[in-house]
Amino acid sequence: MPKTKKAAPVRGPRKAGPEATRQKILDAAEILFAERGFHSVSVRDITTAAGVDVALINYHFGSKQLLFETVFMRRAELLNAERLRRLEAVVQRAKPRAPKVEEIIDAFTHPLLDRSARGGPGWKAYFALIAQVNNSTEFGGLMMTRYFDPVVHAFIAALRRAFPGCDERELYWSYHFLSGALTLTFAETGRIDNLSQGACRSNDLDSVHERLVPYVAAGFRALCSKSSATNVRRKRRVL
Amino acid sequence: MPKTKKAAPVRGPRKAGPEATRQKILDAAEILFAERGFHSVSVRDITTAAGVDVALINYHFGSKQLLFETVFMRRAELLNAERLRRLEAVVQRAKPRAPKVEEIIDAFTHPLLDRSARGGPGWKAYFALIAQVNNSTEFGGLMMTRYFDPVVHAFIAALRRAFPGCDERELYWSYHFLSGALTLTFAETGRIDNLSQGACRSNDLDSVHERLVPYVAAGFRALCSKSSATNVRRKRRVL
DNA sequence: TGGTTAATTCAACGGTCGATGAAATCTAAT
DNA sequence: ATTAGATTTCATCGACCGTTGAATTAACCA
Repeated sequence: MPKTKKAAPVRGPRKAGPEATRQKILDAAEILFAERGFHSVSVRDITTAAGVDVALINYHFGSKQLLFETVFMRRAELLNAERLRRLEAVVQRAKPRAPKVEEIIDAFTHPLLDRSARGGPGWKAYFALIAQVNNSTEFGGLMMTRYFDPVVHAFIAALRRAFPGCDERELYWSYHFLSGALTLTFAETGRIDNLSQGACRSNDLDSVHERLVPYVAAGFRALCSKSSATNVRRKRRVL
Repeated sequence: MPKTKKAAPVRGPRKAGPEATRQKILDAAEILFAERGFHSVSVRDITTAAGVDVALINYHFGSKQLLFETVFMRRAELLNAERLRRLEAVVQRAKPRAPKVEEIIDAFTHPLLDRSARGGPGWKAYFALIAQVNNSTEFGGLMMTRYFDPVVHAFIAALRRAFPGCDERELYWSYHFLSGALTLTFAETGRIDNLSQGACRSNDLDSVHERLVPYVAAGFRALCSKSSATNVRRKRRVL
């Protein structure tokens, strides 16, 4: 780990500097972790791709595991800021009424899908990584909770206003289904391309978003609208 | 690899036999792969858990990778048979009318969620493994396609009858969202437990199923009903 | 310019990885 | 009982793993 004595002097025109090294490592790690997962990428794979010495991962990040968490955190903070801002804007703009469900969902999903589509390969790899972590038994619960909980709570709070009197469980399960649909989209596995014989393309995220929002909105309404009466009827019908 | 000379004699009451060894390895591998992923489980981890010699994985399965695929295939065949049977029954029972969307979805999801809930730890681990594979960039497209395509095509075909004249892409994307919601459920990461502060439990799969069916059915209807008119309006509204 | 410290390089550590060849054991049919 | 083949055990292979201490280079300050 580097000594952090005098918070980044860097005044003269450096050749590259330690910050550039850090970023090169993070960029390479991000792509490799996304492509092949945490355990099947070696620190030598990363440093070779980044064009730096192997020892620099442990010097700058402490360990491979801590590098992984740094990769995860780097873009999470940018995302959280924008998503919270958008959610807040949607809620404020609608006052004193509750916001439209579609607008809430859009504020939650658009910052992600837009960056995955147009933010460059770093963002694309980052979201593929999220897709893996979200569905992983070993990392899923902990890391997603640590870095994304504030946004999700704000999202649920906005929906709570849109569905007054709705049972909390309906809101959380509805979010759960959205989370699954969204993160599978990030993975871009190409499966839908094969299935549809080319009619759908995994990397056409605009088409996905255009459909995800009304799909999920309809799901939320089915579970969360006038909950008591609907739920009684529903429980009779299924199974 | 074992020589397959005379397809399983096994008449007398054997001590254990090679088939028992194979099953012990598969059972141990299934659980470990589900818990920690393919790359972070060593063949020694598996053989130790199974109580057999390390060399037996390569003898019976050829390699670690082929063992992984065997684990994947073993239960897939059982599942596919029942799901195809259920889908066929739903379609036949409704004739000459189209089946109800909820019934089609139930035929697709119930065999999975029911086994994950009540099939024992082997089935639970298996579905957690599916959750990882489905969202993995390296395995996702290929393995899911290889083992589950027939069922998905039958599922889409049934839905095509329920939504006559619907654009194919709407059907496939709707399936995509269902796939994401369903597989995240299998992972049982505990994230929803944390988020909801205990109001929802990841392992309460009956509650999930009870909600997944109407949620997804509403999503399908939003995208696939009287598609042309609805879609024109939808594309204006979003983004 | 000399001294201090951060950043980088290099070589190597002990450990574990997946896989395999040879020997030993067991099973089944003669 | 003998024999042939299937199964299991054992020891070990070379390769790669994450990490680290020591040596080297570069940047800053007095």
